[in-house]
Amino acid sequence: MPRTKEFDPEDVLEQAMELFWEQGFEATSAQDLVDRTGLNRSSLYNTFGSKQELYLQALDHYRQQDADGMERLIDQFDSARAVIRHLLEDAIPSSGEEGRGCFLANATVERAHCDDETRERACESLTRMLEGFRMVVAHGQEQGEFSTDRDPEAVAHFLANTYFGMQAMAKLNLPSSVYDDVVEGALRALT
Amino acid sequence: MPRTKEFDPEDVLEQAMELFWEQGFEATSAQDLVDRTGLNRSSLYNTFGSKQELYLQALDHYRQQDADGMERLIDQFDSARAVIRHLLEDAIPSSGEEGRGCFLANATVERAHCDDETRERACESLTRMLEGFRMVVAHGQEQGEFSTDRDPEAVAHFLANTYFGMQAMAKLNLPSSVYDDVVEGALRALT
DNA sequence: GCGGTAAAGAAACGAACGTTCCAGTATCGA
DNA sequence: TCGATACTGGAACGTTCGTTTCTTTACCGC
Repeated sequence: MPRTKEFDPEDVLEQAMELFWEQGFEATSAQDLVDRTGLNRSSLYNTFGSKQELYLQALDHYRQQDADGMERLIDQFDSARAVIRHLLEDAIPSSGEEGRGCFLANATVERAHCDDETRERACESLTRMLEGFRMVVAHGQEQGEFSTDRDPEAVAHFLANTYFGMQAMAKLNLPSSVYDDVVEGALRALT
Repeated sequence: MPRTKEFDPEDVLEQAMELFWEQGFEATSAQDLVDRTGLNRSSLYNTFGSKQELYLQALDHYRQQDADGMERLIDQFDSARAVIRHLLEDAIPSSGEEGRGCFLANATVERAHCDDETRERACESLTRMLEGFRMVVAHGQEQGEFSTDRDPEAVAHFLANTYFGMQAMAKLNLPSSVYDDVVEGALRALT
């Protein structure tokens, strides 16, 4: 029987994800991945196939975490307004970290137009995010928190757009008050 | 006296800008630029110095056009609300073109975190955009179009964020009704 | 038309790219 | 303990990267 792996593929995927997240696909070389993960080139290629496949797996890894985070946040509901506030505030870059935005948003901007596999994943995640927003908005309307004269799906489109915008703005290291203004502005559109 | 240039540097800059716009900095090679512009490598490097410098000049070229466009749009004012609607609708990808978004937004997401010169330019353009939005919002408040209980600068932050979000969403080839929903949502935050 | 100047053209630079290959090594059922 | 297996380590693949260098060509004041 074979020799046993000396690494945990899940750990490696996590490290690769962070590197692609920080640098993007094109700017990350195989050597960078070797250096960061500590794996040998052979092990990397045996395990993940190619740079492109590793990237997609890293992206899927991120999407999984991301979706889990959203679901958890929705579940600990107190009011629909509070949920949406928290979902958007999640996009505010914490003061310590440099602005790397959200991996999925980065991937969308860098690769969705030239790589079908990335675009499909981005669309799928967007659809999921829209569904989450739509549910929360509909719930808020039923509870009388929001006015009922707008289609929840349309509002979801608007909120997802706000989220994407914040991910782009996060790159510019703006004072956090700017993001607060954005969240306030978005919430105002719900009343 | 010297031989005369066989090309118009302005034309070449325009072509280089379109290529960087479509593909990004990292994914665009010197060979790509040679192929697209028709210039020889020597001429490219003699004229623009390096790939990085050419990129920055292309970005400046874009920023110039972009700022001009915004100024022109603001000048042909009929109402503040209409101006903001038009500014945001400018970000809706026209049905024919594939979603390349806005060059400045692309540059921000790809390079602002790792290239100071790009980030400075992105910040400067953002500042200019914010100033434009702020003026229009203040004007709209004075005219009674918008409620006066919000700081025009905070609203400008929100509107710029909406704009950036649309540029990211543009990559996903969504039905144009999605962008309409976004514009409607944003305008609603102004009342 | 001659000479100085800068453009164009083309080849080549070393370095880095993504990927492959192979010898060496550790594992575990038999 | 042996043999089959598959992971590791590292060199090497051919290609492409951004950039430089050098020769040739065209221009224009004199």
